[in-house]
Amino acid sequence: MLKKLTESQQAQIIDKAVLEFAEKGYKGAGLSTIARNAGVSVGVIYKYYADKEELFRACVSKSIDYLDEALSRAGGEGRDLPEMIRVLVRQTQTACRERPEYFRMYHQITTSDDASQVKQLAEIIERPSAKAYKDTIRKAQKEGLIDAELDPGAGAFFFDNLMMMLHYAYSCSYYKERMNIYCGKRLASGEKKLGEQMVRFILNGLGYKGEY
Amino acid sequence: MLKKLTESQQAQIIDKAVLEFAEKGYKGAGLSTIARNAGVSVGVIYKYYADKEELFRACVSKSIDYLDEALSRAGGEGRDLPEMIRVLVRQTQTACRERPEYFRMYHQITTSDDASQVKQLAEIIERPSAKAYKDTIRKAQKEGLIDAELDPGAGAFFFDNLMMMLHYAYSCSYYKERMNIYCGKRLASGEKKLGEQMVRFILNGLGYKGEY
Amino acid sequence: MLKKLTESQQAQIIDKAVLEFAEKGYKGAGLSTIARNAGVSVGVIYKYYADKEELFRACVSKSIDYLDEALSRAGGEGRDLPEMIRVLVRQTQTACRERPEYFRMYHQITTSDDASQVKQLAEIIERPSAKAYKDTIRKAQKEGLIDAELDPGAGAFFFDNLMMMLHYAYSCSYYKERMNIYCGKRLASGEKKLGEQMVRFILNGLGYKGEY
Amino acid sequence: MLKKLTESQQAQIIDKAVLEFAEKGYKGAGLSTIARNAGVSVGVIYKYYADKEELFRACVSKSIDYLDEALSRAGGEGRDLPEMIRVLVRQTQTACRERPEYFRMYHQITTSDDASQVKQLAEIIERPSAKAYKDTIRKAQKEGLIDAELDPGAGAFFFDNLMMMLHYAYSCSYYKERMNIYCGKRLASGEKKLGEQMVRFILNGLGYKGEY
DNA sequence: AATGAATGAGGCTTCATTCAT
DNA sequence: TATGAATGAAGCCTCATTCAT
Repeated sequence: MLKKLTESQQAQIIDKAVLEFAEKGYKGAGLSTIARNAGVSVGVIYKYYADKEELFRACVSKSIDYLDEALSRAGGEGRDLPEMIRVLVRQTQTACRERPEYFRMYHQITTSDDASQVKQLAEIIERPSAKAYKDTIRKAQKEGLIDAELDPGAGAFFFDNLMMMLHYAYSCSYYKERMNIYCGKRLASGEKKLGEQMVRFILNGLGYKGEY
Repeated sequence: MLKKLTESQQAQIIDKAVLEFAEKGYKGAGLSTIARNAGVSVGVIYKYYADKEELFRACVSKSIDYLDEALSRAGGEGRDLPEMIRVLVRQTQTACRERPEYFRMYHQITTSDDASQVKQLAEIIERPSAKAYKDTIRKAQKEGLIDAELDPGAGAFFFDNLMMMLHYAYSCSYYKERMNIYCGKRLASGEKKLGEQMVRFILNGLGYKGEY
Repeated sequence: MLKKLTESQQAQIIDKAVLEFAEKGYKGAGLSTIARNAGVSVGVIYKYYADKEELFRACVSKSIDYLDEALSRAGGEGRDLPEMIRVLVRQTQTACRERPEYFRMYHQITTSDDASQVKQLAEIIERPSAKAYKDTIRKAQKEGLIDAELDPGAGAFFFDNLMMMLHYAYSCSYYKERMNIYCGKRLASGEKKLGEQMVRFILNGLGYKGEY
Repeated sequence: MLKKLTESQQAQIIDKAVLEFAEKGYKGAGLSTIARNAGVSVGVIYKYYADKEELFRACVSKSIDYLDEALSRAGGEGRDLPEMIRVLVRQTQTACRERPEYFRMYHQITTSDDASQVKQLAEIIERPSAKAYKDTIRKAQKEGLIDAELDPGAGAFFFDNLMMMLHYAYSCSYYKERMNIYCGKRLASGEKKLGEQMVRFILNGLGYKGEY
């Protein structure tokens, strides 16, 4: 008898698809591999997703959700700036260790060059954190805590750029190797030490005047 | 037309191949598209390159050469730290405007997950600038110009991370859109202003104590 | 039509492949032709055979099996020498009429020049009948029935050579035409008469002293 | 300066083409390989032969000429039957040792299945020797030297069949291996001994009554 | 007249998608 | 409703043939 896919099986499809897309890219990923790894048939994937493209989009969504969730776990309310940044960095390191595939997915997403897709995706993924970071910077500037001449948007941009590269360094082979080359294996593999260095660099970069 | 391929045609092959690989990735790129765009036949590509893989490697080499050259054009000898960074940032902006495809290629390269490939490529591409940046930071630290507690490797890493994301922001659609979201169109499209903000952020990040 | 391939369709693949390989050789044979003739899609062939090479080997196996079977149908136990030879000749004629393609396959196989392949194939195909023929000759020699000075191996060789050429004469266009030229259409197309002539020639060749 | 091809170069083309066709078959042979081995350019081959097909036909002709010549060297006039056959066998062995490629070509020719080609070729190649052998047999029958009930055509056919297989055994890997399996290495590699066995088998086959 | 690089049709193979069971 | 074998378009690559030099 042919039972409906359990929720767990449905989740498996996405999970394994994310792994496959993250590892091999859109073109390189194979539907039959995904199906095999998910323990379902190829055909049933088409019951849930119109085609490869749509499955990929679902994986993108899932990845974004995870990224958001990881970010929101970093919370941030009611703490001071150094603590906020410290938590974000730590959280990034933890999330990357646990689910590198989602960050690799992000890397894959950004290779797309379909104009409208790109715009829409960037809007969804980047807007919220862009706003949050900008607001935080503006507030800190008003409080005289950081460099007043820094454009809040630019500041948020540089900050997130550093976070993004940290993601890659912990998720993608190439960037991992690159981190080793730059920092040396010792520092690169000691998450804590490197994280502190990064927090320091960011706070300095923002012109933070307080203690930390 | 059965004339021998002119040098310009040979260059076209690589040029169009870089564009194709940069846009669609290794798997997605089509030899027939490359041939058509380069104005040559499919077959002739195989006179110059054993197979798709080798053509790709040639594109990688070409891209690396361009990146190196762009970097070396930034030169840097005999100038002070702020000036060096300023020139590097400017140079990056110019190079990206002129040849975004080479930076997109870099982005593609980094999606590869072939362990040995990755190691070798990273070594070639990253080692030289890693060393240069680290040396510069160490020297500046000895001269008491920048934060003494910053690990030189980490500092170089963060600095290059920012440069890398700048490359992407100027070369890849997604990162371009992302820059717009973070910085707003006005700032994002004004290269000079954004560049200055970035120089400032970096110098602050390094704990630079001088004037600039 | 997306039904699972019936056994008959699977058989068709091999059958049509044998025909194609037998007619055009390994290089000349086209997978798409085979697929079309077998009434299946190109792709499905790769579900059953890893590649062209493997399909060819399957055809070779099939052909060898048929040849063996045809030979074993000739049986031969408990009969006297003339009868044995007569049956073998008749059986050859019948088998060639029914399935000329298998004998054409044999002809194709023997054009290969891959040393190890050749050795292995010859071993499989020739060894058994070589042994059988040699044993029969030795026995007949002991019984004083045939020329004692004939080397049993050489005798078996000449005998099988004549059989082989009979195969070709009935299976391959060129050898068929050649038979016509040598024997004249009348004799060539009268299987029985020619068969008897051949039995006579062989028995004489072996120096058979009995009646027949 | 571009000199006309010397006669030796023209000969080289055919020689190397024969080698290539003999080794790899019509489809497998490569024009550029032939050109390279012959020390000429690909293009010039098309000045002498309209296409691959025509070059192949020229190779066929050349091979036939060689075969004829080899046969005629065996001469045969004014000798008795045993001597004639003995010389033919010896001559075959010598020719195969010296120029196996021509006999491999013959084997290749016979794989063709183009009806009109086949007919024409067989006519050219087989008719003369068919006639010669038949005449000889008829004459011998009239002289009461051999089996009167043997159809002269059939006799000539069986005789030539044995000769043909001897050609193959000395020229093509597969048949060589097969000969080893049947006769054992010792006998197979001793040309003289095997030749004598074959002469004996043939004379017996023809029902020759004289001494030899 | 010879050269040999360029051409491009055609072959093998892959894999997203379909659909009979 | 899930299955997974079948489909066939599309991609990489080869090589007979052409033609500017």
